[in-house]
Amino acid sequence: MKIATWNVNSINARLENVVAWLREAEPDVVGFQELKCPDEKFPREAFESLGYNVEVHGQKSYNGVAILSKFPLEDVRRGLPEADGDDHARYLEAVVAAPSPFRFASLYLPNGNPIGTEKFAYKLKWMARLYHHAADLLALEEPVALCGDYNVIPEPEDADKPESWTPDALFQPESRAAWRAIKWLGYTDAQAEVGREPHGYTFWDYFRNAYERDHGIRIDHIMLSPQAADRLRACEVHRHVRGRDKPSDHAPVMAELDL
DNA sequence: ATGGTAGACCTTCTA
Repeated sequence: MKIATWNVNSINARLENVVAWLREAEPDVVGFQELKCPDEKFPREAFESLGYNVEVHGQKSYNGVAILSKFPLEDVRRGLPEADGDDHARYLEAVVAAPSPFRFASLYLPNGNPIGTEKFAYKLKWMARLYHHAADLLALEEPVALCGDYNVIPEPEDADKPESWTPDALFQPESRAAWRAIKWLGYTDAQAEVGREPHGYTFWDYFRNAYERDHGIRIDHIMLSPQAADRLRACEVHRHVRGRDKPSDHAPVMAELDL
């Protein structure tokens, strides 16, 4: 079972790139983030013709998450619990009805910049909501994969130039602690678990030739419940996709599970 | 100290 996550930075601007990657990587299940379109403008047919079942949680202009799956998607959840007026489309979850079923989420965590503003407070509040929901899912004792753009640089080695991220919301002690708290619940960081290669980054800014200079950060994560982590076989970043024409600023991350 | 690029979309916001 090949599962993947990719922040595509506009699904319609990226369609050609995305279809090409799907054809070569052939993930069974993939979560997309930053669709930047409402449900009705999501190019569903392009993916259905490749044999995918599709669930979308879109939004005009910003955010938006989707799940593509070769197996039926059931028990779909749109948005985290405790929304309390939060209308950003950042979380989509479903049960993948494969021979060995598992739960899969595509999540797009708030960026949170600049720090010291309501945006950073929103990031931390959203992370607290994710923490509670992640804990509830663990209690089911099922295979779960929480995949997406966490907008958190967990450790200094997850950045090419960590010092340049010191004032950034992605590298604040509070952001990193909240990410670790989710991990300490019992989730496994798939890429770290398989022994990530140095410079295993997933994002390179469009500015200043960041990709060519490998000024990247690792912020897209596949987090696995114990029942899923037990079956982890491989995890890698498809960094070459970032070097193509009209690329997203993120590269896909894909894990292989014995499921 | 702040601009660089990309995408959506209407002029500026988000990242």
